[in-house]
This record gives sequence, C-alpha cells and structure tokens, in this order.
Amino acid sequence: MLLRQNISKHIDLSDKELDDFCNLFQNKSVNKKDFLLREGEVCNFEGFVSKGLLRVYHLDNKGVEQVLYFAQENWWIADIDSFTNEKPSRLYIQAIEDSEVLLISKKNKEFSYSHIPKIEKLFRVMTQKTHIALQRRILDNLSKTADQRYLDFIEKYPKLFQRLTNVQIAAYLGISHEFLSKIRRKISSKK
Amino acid sequence: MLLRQNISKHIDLSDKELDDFCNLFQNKSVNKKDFLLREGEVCNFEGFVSKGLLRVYHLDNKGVEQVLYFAQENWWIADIDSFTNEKPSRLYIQAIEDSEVLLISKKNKEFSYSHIPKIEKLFRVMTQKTHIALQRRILDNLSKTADQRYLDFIEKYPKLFQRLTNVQIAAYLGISHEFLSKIRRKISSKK
DNA sequence: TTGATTTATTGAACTTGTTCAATGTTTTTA
DNA sequence: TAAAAACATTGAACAAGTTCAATAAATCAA
Repeated sequence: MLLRQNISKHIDLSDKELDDFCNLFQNKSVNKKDFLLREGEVCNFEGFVSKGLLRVYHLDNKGVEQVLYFAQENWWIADIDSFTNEKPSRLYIQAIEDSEVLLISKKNKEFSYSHIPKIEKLFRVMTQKTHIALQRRILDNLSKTADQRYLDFIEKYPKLFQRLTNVQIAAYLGISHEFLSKIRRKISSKK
Repeated sequence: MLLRQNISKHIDLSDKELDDFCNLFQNKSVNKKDFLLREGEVCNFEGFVSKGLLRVYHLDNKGVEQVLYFAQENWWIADIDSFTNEKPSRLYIQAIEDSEVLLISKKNKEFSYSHIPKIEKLFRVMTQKTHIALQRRILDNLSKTADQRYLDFIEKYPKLFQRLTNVQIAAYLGISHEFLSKIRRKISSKK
C-alpha cells in the first residue's frame, strides 16, 4: 500500500505502529472537477493521494488562478495554514482526474502525535522537505525567465507534465497561457 | 533572554528543559559584512539571531543576488537543505549589521531531539510556520505587481524596512534597484 | 576631512510578458 | 453523433520590468 511505503521512506515504524497510524485514515473518492476544499472552508484534514491528480490553487483579486502545486499519487495535500490554525482557507483543492485520497482528521493526527512519538518526527521531516522545495521555487521564480522555468518544469516532472493542460501549467509558472504557447513555439522551432 | 522567550512562544518547557536546551547553543559575533556561511560550505549549525541583522541570499548564474530572507533579532537562520542533508550550500549568509548569533550544532540538535521530545515538536511547529509564510510569498510573487509587493513589504516589516538599502529590498522583491527607484518616485508623487 | 566607495535617481532603448480578439482543434456531454 | 465547452495558437497593441550609462548624494575608511 502506497501510504505505508511513503511513511517508511521517512521514518522507521514497527508493523504495529504503521497499522495503528494508517487505520486513522479514511478513504475518499474525488471525481474529476470536484472539490476537496474551497476558499472560505476550514481544512479539517490532511490528505495523501493514493490515486489520481489534484491541483491546489488560489484566486487572486482579479480572479486569476495561481497554482501552488499539483498533487499526484504519493503526494500529501492540505491547506496547512487553515488546518493548523483552524481558519478559513484561501485555497481551492480540485481533482484534475478521478482521484482517491486518504484523509486524517486533526483529532486523529494529534492523537497519533501523542501516542506514536515518531509521527511528530515524520511530519517534521516531511515539512522540512517541502520547505526546502518551496525555497528553491522562490529563488527560481526570482531569477529565471519563464522559458527556463517551463523547461525546468518539464525536466523535473516529465510524467506529470503530460497529464496537465497548458492553462494549468501556465498557472503554476505564473504566466498567461498565451505566452506559454509562444514559448512552446519558440522551443519547438529551435529543435 | 530572547531565545528562551522565542521557544516558549511555541511550546511549553520546564525551566530545567529550557536551560538544558539553551545551554547547547554557542554565541558567535558576526561583524557587518562578514559571512556566517558561504556557497559551497556545509551549513553545520542552526542559528538564532539575538542581535543585529543578516541576509540570506543566493547568486544566480548571471551573478545577480536574490535575497531569500532577512533575519533580524528573534529570527532563526540556516540553510536547512545543507544542514539536514550535509551537502554544500548554495546560499550566503552575511551580516548587514554587527550581529550576535546563537548556534546549535547538528549533534546537539539531534541530542536534544532524543532527550527532550518536545524539541521535535518545537522544530515541527516552527518549520510549519515558515512553510505557510513561504507559500504565501510564492502566491504573492505570482499574482502581485512589483509596486504592490513593495508596499506589502513596507507594511509587513516597517522597522526592518528602515534598516535596509533599496538595493537589498530590490533583491528580495526580485526586481532591479533602478526599477524600485522608479516605483518609489511614482508612490511618493501620489501622496 | 578628504578621497573612495556605495547608494539612489533618472532617461532612453530594449526585452519580457499581458491583454484582447480572432480562429482552429480537441474533448466533453447530452 | 452533433452541439457545446474547453483548449491551443497567433498577431497586434500595450504594460511591466531590465539594462546601460550618466550624475548626484550619502557613507565609510584612513
């Protein structure tokens, strides 16, 4: 099972601990285009994607979508700010494909912090890894041109890339989809 | 003492635990313009700024500086990627003013993880908070114009702002300092 | 306190990316 | 399977931001 593998990558748990922890998750199916979370709702779960693909995005004040990240199989999803501080989310989480997500509630997460100390470590380590990736993305967005960011994206996520539309990729890169189209033309003419 | 306060904001520790933990830190003075870390070095500390101001930045392939963040009193500094994975850093940490930093080594940090379980929680909570701030910055960089990002920066860090040059602020906002100068003119003419 | 260095401002020409509108293509849905 | 909706491409006019070079102002070091 994907979740067990994912956890074991980060920390060592006994089979019993792994069972106990995984039993705290509930499976939820999210059909393509359906929302797991909408702006204004409080995010009362942390989720693990066992199948499918979702996008986490935000609408700015002009109504333009910005994609924070795409979550495919083996990724975690939540609005951590909303979840931790129990405040209304500014994000949408929507399924791009029919998906299966394993959800853990706040209560169960806190229960596992206190009963399985290594879980505290699991989430510290995972948050730290995301933290490193976010820092890198900030530096890339500051220093690189859109062409380069697009090429980097394809190289970093070659599989994911094929499951996304250009509109979605543009919303991740922070450019208009028309401009992405022009970048694509320029790149393909160079080859 | 600033460090004790800062820790107590996040978790509850007994006086003894607090003492034990704080004793693992070593004070280091960093004079203005001196480096706490340079690209290529492995970051073997995590630091807490008790006095002064430092900048954490990166040189892109054109030699342009990008500021990841400024760390004034009460902030933590490190290259988490380099520290955790013991690999050469891509970042520079340089003092903008004469500063005092409290450093904890990797060994001592790991020692405290195992001997004071709540420390695991401390760093999970702190990393989570940074994580939330980084996400917000990514969304802001994607959606907002440089004018707005500058105004936001002043509003969010009114004190810090006064200790920085425009070159430094521009490197944080991801724009040239010439353009920042033009933004400042536009803003001041509007008032 | 002067000379050197860093910082800030400005303008002109340029590059990168946006917006809008039109058109064709692909995918979805009924 | 036809109609509707979403997606991709293109061009033209525009806006945002860079680069370079010149100049003035502020700060630092000896």
